[in-house]
Amino acid sequence: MAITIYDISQLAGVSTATVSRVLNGGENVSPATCKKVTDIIEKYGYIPNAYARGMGLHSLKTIGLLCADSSDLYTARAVYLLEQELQANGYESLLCCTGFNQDVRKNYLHLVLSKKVDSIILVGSHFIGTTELENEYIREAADLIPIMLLNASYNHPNVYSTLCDDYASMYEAASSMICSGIPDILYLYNSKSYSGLKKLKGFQNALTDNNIPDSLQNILYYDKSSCDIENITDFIEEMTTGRPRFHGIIAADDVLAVGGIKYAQKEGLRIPEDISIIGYNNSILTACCTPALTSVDNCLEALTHQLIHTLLHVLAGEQTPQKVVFSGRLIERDTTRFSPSPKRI
Amino acid sequence: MAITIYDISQLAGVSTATVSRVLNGGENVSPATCKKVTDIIEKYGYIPNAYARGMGLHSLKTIGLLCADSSDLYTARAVYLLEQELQANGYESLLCCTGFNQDVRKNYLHLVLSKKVDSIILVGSHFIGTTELENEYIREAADLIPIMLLNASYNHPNVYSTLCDDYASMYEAASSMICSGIPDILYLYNSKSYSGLKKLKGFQNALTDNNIPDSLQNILYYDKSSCDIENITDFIEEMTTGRPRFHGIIAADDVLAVGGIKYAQKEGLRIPEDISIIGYNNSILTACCTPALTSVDNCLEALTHQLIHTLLHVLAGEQTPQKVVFSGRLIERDTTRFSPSPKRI
DNA sequence: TTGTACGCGTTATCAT
DNA sequence: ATGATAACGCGTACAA
Repeated sequence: MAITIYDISQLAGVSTATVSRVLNGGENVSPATCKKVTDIIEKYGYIPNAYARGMGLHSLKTIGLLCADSSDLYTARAVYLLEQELQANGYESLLCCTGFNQDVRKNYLHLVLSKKVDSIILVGSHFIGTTELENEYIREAADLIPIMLLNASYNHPNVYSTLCDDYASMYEAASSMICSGIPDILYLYNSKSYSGLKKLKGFQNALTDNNIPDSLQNILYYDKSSCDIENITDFIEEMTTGRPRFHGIIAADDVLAVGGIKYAQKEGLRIPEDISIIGYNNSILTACCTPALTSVDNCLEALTHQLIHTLLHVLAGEQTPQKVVFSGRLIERDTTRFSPSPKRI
Repeated sequence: MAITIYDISQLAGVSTATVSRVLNGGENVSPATCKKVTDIIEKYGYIPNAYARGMGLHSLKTIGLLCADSSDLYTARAVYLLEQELQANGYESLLCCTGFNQDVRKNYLHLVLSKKVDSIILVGSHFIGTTELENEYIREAADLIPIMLLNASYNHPNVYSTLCDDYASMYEAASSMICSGIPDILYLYNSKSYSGLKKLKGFQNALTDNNIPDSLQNILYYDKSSCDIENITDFIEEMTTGRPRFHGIIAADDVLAVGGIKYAQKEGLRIPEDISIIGYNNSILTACCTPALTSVDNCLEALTHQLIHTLLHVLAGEQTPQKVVFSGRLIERDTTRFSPSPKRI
């Protein structure tokens, strides 16, 4: 059996209350008593039971971190940054990888709620569905504790959204490519989440606003989890053979874009002379591939920082905006050549 | 205030004991009562308090997951796989990213222990120091709960090690390169952890066993966190200019190896004709770079699976081996050309 | 400065 | 099948 505060109090010849005081900062305890108790605690390696502690208290200083797949490059970085920020502010993180099934999610949300977390951060926009019914579990959770959305948006009391304007970013990326004289662009995406659809819309609107004929629309949805780059390359090849050649690829994720690079190389196309490629997320992959990948930076660090900032305010009962939107920006590398002289169509 | 089991019992007109029974499987409760209680629970969205629950119980079904940096490609994957395996077995994960400071670690270990986790998994070999004093905190923790080591080894009661034989893997990788006719190899590493030193030793022994003269020894320690590939490239360039040319690079991590690829390309060297390159971890990066990177697969999936398997046995009080060692293997891709006809030196 | 006693929400043991 | 009640370990009024 583990050692308890009662054992310590006995050994030190004081009451449990005194031990408790020592444990919580040692206010109103004589230095002598404090030292005596501290020594005993040290000697017996006593560790207070956080659960008993949490019973009476209102906060356990723990935040639930829910994501679909923490091994995804973008998510992994987000989780890391969030955990670090939380840690720096005295909070612990309860990580749950829910996968993409909505029912599984609901269960996990309950599990996390039962642990009396102070808040839950949902990483990624997969968590928001398109119907009100799908989002019921979020509304329910929000009745109990603040729900923080990273890169998603949902309008409801006690739900706070921090996101990057993926629509605008993608619109800008596509416009840049079009303006550089490339109207025939292949768009690759693998997620129909809130953010995934925003990006798609941004791409499509850039085409229409630049008067690109529908016949040049070339949009490919890659259904599988985007881990295996060879599969992506094969997929592009399979879906585009026999169809008109395109001179640009824009992908909703860097991994897909790298698949595009590999495809181009397989086809013997020069990058960026014969084909331009843009990725999304500005991940480490952009520096790994050759040529280095132009990509949209969605300022993850700023997002996570702001999210925790908001969260701390909310937990402190202070007034905070419900929705904070950042702007992404295109980081030009070697798979495109837009600047310094963007050519008109 | 959150709704409690007491509120439910009042509303249902039964005792808390009955509600508790319904909550825990509904054994020895009449169907009618069971339904009545269940309905009330549903209606009011009651969620049991895991902390109060944990007070009486011995297990909270939570495992502490400690790593240095969960955004590291290898670690992220390990964390994901572990979390999934745990989840599948009814356990939750408490994630802590401790960084590399030993003191910070000690604190976090305490924090996690106070949450009454059933076990702690230490991801990566950074957690094991070279002196007995450094490892004291691990021995102390092991007195309370089983400590699981992923890719590290430490001989102590209640500490279980699951690892890949990095020494042998690296020895094999280096030998392959030497046997293919490349004796002048640059070795890149960025971690002096248990596993990091094993790899280094494997490399060095491969050299001596193959009678490579000391003058060809070329070992570079990259001190920074290996995130930025350009920095790595610059570092290699800086450290090797003016020194004799080498025809092979072996890196202790894929990221470093990609830095090597970029370096070679910058120098105008053909891969693998002019220079061969081998990475380590067989991560997604191997497929992103051009040419695709030959890398050592340290069978992370098998490791995590085995670790959880062992853990479940330990928690069930069954007999289990204290140390399980897997073998890695070299996955040949396009940055080397060893097979089918390995040339002799 | 220190100690006593109660409450936190749940489970388990005993009755009934 | 169900209810009453004692733990579980800690924080904290309140008292001394």
